[in-house]
Amino acid sequence: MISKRLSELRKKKQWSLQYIADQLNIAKSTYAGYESGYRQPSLEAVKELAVLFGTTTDYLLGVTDKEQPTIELTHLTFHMTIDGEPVTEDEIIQLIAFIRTKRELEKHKK
Amino acid sequence: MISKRLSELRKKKQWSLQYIADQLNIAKSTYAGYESGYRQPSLEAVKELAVLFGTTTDYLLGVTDKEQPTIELTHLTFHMTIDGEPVTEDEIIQLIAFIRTKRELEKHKK
DNA sequence: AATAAAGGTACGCGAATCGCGAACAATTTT
DNA sequence: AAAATTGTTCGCGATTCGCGTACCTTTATT
Repeated sequence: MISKRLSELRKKKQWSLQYIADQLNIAKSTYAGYESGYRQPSLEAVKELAVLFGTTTDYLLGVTDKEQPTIELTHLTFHMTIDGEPVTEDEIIQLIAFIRTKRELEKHKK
Repeated sequence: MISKRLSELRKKKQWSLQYIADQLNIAKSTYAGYESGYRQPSLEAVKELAVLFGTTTDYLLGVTDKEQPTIELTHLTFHMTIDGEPVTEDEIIQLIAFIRTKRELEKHKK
């Protein structure tokens, strides 16, 4: 599973084996082994690959099929930052109102 | 890192080593090795452990340190919805501007 | 077109580490 | 206090890791 995911992601980004190997400081053949299924990456490598590809280890490992987590803002079940500064709950409520209003206006425009 | 997480989660749930070993069909000593750091679980085992504990592999592996993930909005590395409707990239840019402006105003109030 | 450079694939080798069983200590249950 | 359960550690054989190397294919340069 992880080999398939790695292969797909790398091709989508149009990265070479060598580039990824350099990023993780491993041999090209080592990374190639991950994609071919000939080898399994270490847990540390899995972590680094998830960060490099901008995805989650859950996706790489096949726990989930979603490359990027989808978050429903109104559920408030996570922490968020902008410019490194935590977004307060009040601010999130304002954000939601902002978007709702904007959408409402868009609707009437048509 | 994973050893710490496994140990914490198991104790919180008050499960025995044997119980988890049985669930994953591995030897007690094998799982014990995961917690002590003497061994590293296979990728498959990590997946199963995440499901068993009702958490994510990202949490087990320490990609995310908080139970609730923190997301930096300006990185645009995830999908977001409000009222089930996808928030577009443009909207996110507007949200960021909105909060930045609001913060700027707050600053001058003092 | 010929050559060089870069990208991709396959495999042998030594080293690292896996999973298991066993032995034993610590704790809980009866 | 004896028995049962739980937790810890370690040696062993087997697996598999990561690297280097060799080789083929594709792309870039002249």
